[in-house]
Amino acid sequence: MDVRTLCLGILALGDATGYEIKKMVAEGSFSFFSEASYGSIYPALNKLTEEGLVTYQTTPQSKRPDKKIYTLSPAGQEELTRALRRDPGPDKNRSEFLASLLFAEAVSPDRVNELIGDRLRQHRQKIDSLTLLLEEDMTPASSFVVQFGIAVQQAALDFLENNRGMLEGIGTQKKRKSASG
Amino acid sequence: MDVRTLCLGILALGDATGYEIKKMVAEGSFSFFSEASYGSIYPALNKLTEEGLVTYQTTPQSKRPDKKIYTLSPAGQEELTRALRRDPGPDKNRSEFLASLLFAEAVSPDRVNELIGDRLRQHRQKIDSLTLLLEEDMTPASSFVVQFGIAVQQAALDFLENNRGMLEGIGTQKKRKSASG
DNA sequence: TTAATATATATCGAATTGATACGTATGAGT
DNA sequence: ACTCATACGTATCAATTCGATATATATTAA
Repeated sequence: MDVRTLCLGILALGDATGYEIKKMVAEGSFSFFSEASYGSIYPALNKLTEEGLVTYQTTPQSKRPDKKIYTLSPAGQEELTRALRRDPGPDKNRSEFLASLLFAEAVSPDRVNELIGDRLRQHRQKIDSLTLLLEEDMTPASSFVVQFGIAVQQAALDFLENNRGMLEGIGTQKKRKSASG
Repeated sequence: MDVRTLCLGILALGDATGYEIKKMVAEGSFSFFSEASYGSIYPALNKLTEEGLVTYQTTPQSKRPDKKIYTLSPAGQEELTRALRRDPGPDKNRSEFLASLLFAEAVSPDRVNELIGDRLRQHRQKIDSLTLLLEEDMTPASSFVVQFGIAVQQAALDFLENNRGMLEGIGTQKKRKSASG
C-alpha cells in the first residue's frame, strides 16, 4: 500500500496531523504491519490536498510550527473506497534476523545462538507493548488487528523456544546453489 | 538489511547469478522474509565487484546474455562477518490486508468479511508452498527458517478462523484520533 | 546542568521498487 | 498451426520511499 492510500485510510479513521500519522505507523496499532517516513507522509499530504482529497485546518501554536489538522474530503472518501475494492497484495515481511540466521550458519556459526537469545527478548517485549495497546479505546477492527499481531508474535516466540535445538552444532558447508535456496 | 549485504550473504551460501539471487528472494526459502528487485540487485553486484568483495566468471550462452556467476571473495567474507556482528534490526512487516481491514471498517464494512475469506485461502497456499520447499535439500538453518515461516502462517490462519466473528456487525464510526490509533 | 524525549513542520540525497526492454526456448491450451 | 504464458538472463529508469537531518521550544530524567 502506497503512503498516499495509507494517509487516506488513517484520515478515514479520524482527523490527524502528519506528525500523528507518523506516530500511528511507528507506535500505534499500525506499528507492526505498516511503516512510513516523514519524507513520504508530508509530500503525500500535500499532493492529496492539491487534488482535493483532503483538506486541512491550521491551528496556530506559539513557539512551534502551526499544526495542520487534515480531514478526509468526500472525494477522498470515494477514492479510498475505490482503493479498498482492489484485492490487497500479499504481505511483505522483512526480517534481518532470519537472514542473519541463514548467513551466520555459513560464516559464523557461533553467532546463531546469540541471535536467537536476543530475538526471544524482542518478541516478549513486542507482545507486552501490543498487550498494552489493547487497553486503550479501540474499534472492533483495531482490536482484532492488535490481537492478530499478538497471536503471530506468540507463535514466533513459541517456535523459537521449542526448536532452537535444531540449530545446535551446525557446521560450515558450501556448494553451488539450487534455485530454491 | 540492504541489498548489498543480502547479496553477500546469499553468495556465502553458494555461487549464484543475479537472476538466481532474485529467484531466491522471490520464491526460495528467502521468499517470506526478504525482497529485492533487479533494479537493486544488479547495481549492488556491480558495486561489490568494483570493491573486490565478489568476483564473477562469465559463462557464454548462445542466443542469451552471458551468464555471470558471482563468487564471494575472502574480503567479501570478512565484510559479511562484520555485518553479521551488528544486531539485526527489528522485522518490518507490511500488510495491505490488515490495513485494508482497518480502513474498510470505516468506509465499507461489507468488504471486511470478503477480505478475510480471501486471506484464509492465501495462508493455506503459502503454507503449502513452504511445505513443498521443505522436501528439497536444505541446511539446518534453512529448514529451521522455513519451518518458522510455516508456524507463523499457521498461527495467522488459526487466528483468522477462530476470531473472524469479532468483526461481525461492525458499524461506521468516526472521531478525532488518539495517538495510539 | 546536561541530556533525552516530545511536539510539529519540512527537505534532501540515497536506496529501492515496479515496470519495462531485449531476445530465445519450451510447453500448454485452443 | 497458432497464441499465450513461463522460463532464462542481463540491464536500465522514472517514481517512490527511506533515513537522516534541520529548525525551535517545553518538559521530564539523570
